[in-house]
Amino acid sequence: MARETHLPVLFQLFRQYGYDGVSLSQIANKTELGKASLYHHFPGGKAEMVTAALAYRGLWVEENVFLPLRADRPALARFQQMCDRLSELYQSGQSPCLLAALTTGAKRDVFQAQVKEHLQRLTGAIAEVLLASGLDPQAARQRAEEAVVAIQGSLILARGLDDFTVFERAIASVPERLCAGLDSKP
Amino acid sequence: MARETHLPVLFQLFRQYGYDGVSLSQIANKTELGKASLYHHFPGGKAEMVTAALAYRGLWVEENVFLPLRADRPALARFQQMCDRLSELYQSGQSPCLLAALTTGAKRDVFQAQVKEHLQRLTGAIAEVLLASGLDPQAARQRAEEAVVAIQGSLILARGLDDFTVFERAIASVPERLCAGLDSKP
DNA sequence: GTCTATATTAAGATAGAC
DNA sequence: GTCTATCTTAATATAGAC
Repeated sequence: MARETHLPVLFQLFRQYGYDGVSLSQIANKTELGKASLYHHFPGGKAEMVTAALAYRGLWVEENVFLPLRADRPALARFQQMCDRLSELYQSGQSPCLLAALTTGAKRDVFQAQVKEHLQRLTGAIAEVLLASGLDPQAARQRAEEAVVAIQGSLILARGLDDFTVFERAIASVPERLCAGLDSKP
Repeated sequence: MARETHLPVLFQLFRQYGYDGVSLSQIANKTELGKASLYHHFPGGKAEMVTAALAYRGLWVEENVFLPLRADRPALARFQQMCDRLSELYQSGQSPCLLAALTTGAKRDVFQAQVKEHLQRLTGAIAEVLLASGLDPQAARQRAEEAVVAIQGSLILARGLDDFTVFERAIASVPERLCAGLDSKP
């Protein structure tokens, strides 16, 4: 099996349990590979598997979130699509964010830079739409930040309360909050 | 040394690294105790240490957050005090939330109920103030939820972006958001 | 590309002396 | 209440055959 076949498995495992919460035996089970085979595909061990999972996520987000965000449509519609895709990514709040999972744990520093870049790309992509819609740079950045805060926070709370409607409510309010007071046709 | 002496250490360790990210050797180092001594104080091992850390946090929040929240003052002032204390708890965004840290990891299920209760107490305490200020139960609950979402989300984002001003901005906006459109003297 | 077998280290946990 | 010493298991990782 090719290396890419196993990326979804790695992604799911690490987002759910974090770096320290996943063992190689667990990965071997889920991928149906021996440990040695895992090291063939990922010579750098667990750390390289996480990096691969991050890259896999990055690609998915690029295609499914950033691309629609640059489409030639009203800002509100673009944000609605973004939220649809993010709901898919997070499975309506039932699956945690890999980025958030990697902000904790013993090896946090190893992934800090990668996590930061992913988060910056998301806030940046949102802010760009707002900028093109006439918002000044600071307000655009601030609003984008608030949207990401709402998404991340609702994921945490949904999980902690074991009530996924928290995420659904939060994500549903994001598009209109982002567009509040905007000229409707950018 | 008495058991309580070491609770702050446990609290700090687990909030920062999560359950799986902390080893007994690490705890032994930070507490300056041998492993065997740790088991004297916490016969249930690491899981019991986490429960003790949760209880320690619960007591702190009860005294420093919930008590002021029930004071005989305007709602806005009470929320401002709440946010001051939460800023203290999270060290202006530099220290993660123990509850959030425990929503991930291999042993998540073990602490699920405790985390849920802590989160419910917080949203409940906030909602009660809003209720007494004339908001209907559903709106009160919804606003309280949004406040906790903002706090948790900004903690994640601050850590991921390595920019603690994200938390400071978010927490600063919480009191007024909670009180928006309220009769000012409840 | 995958396997069995194994090396090595560290983990969580306990026994029993002081 | 704390220690040293030790047990047991599981972790990451590698060697080398197929």
